[in-house]
Amino acid sequence: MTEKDAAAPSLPERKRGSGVKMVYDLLRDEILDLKLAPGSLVDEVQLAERFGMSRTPIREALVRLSGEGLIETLPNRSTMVSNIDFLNLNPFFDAMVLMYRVTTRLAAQHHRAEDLPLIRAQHAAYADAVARRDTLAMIATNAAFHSAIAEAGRNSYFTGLFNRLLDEGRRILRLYYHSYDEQFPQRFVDEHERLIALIEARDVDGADSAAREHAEQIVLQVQRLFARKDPLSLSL
Amino acid sequence: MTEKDAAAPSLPERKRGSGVKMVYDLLRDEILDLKLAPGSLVDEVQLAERFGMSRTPIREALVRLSGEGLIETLPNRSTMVSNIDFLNLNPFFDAMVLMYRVTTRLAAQHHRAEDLPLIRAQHAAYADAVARRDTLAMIATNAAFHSAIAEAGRNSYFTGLFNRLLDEGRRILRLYYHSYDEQFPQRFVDEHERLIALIEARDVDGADSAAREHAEQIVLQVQRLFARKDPLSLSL
DNA sequence: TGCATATTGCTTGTCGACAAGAAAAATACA
DNA sequence: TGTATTTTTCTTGTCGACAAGCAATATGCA
Repeated sequence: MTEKDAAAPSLPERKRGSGVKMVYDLLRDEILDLKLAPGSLVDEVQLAERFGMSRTPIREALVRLSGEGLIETLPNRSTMVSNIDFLNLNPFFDAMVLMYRVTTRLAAQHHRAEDLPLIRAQHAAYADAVARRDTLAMIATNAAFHSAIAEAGRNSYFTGLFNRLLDEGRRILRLYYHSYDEQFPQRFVDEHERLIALIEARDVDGADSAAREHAEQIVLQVQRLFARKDPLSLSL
Repeated sequence: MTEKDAAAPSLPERKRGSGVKMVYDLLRDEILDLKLAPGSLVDEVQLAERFGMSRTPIREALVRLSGEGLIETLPNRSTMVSNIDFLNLNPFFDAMVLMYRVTTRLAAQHHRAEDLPLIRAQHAAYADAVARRDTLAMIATNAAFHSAIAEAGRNSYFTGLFNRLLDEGRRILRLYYHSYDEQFPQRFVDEHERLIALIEARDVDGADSAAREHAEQIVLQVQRLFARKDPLSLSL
């Protein structure tokens, strides 16, 4: 009784069409921050009660999430948060490094004047998170920083894949820092500054190789955690 | 009256959960084959009547398609088949060429014995379509051929993006061959054979550069077509 | 006790109906 | 006649209810 009253008493009315987005955003964040454990079950009725709406908008949000691979649905049975495939991290790393390179390279090539302030803002937010040693904020702002660079590259196909990879990376990093309780090195802040400088100077190849080093550095750190079999490289 | 009776009299009962997939698959094919014109409106009620089911499964299929960018939905208004952005084809071409390269390269690296027969089968289907001068079949089997190669590369992130690009490519090629009524050159069949040989020989760099030439060749052909149209619409 | 079958419970899949929002059409007014 | 306003229409967004499928439990029987 108290539950239902406390659930959504302040927002008895919401705008038409906003329900789906609200559920989608919140669920997405909870999944990426590992507040919802991979493999944990998701119940439509429970969510409907929690958000004070019917199952229909919940369902639509779940279908959306399932389309992005964040949840999996067993037909006629249950729905669960997607597991992280720790045994097959190599394809993830390969894709990550390549997208780091391509998006940064394209940013150096195609960025406009108005893009740099946005990138710098994300960089500042990241540096601030590092200074505050706020792990969750570090993970989120790091992803936002690289996403901003990718936007400046103006290739929606690459930004689409890259954002998906960054999402999955959030889950992995969250696990990484949860178990080891380290901070992102200050070194990454410097590397980010270097990336910005190369982009601004429109040094395409320089931005490419700097991004590559940066990405491989991160991958190496995570790899050190999850032992890996064979290294591989892609020449562009 | 006749409509409703003729719509689905033979299938009064369908399995639970199959409705969404049926609508999704069929709508997707119709969009990719341009049977549904880009920009054309999609009405939920109409579809519900056409398939003899309620709006709910239709809606889910539409949400899925929207997640893949094949349809766009105007809030509270209408739903329409996504337009092809002819003015911004370059990002598409860039992504296409890179994915051609990466997937072929990875296939040369990671393919297993059982992959080659599947690739050869798609190649044969494509060669057959070329021989029969069946344009629609050429477009579809060409995409299936490269998708099979990508599968052998075993990187789901790349295959995911690549398949999306191939889908969009189907729409563009469909338009290309519809307006000019040409056939794929026999040359492509030979190039496909060369790709297979390089993959089988595990010649990673060879496969990479062959895929690059192959992709750039196709891009060039399509670009030559649209280059003539663009100058007129510069002002917009 | 051990196994096959029926029952129950829980979750998802589908339905029909109603309300909201926006465009188009109709009306009123200057 | 032209513009502002209202009404209508059309489509989507949300709801509550019911049915189907599956798993677990309970029951029957040797």
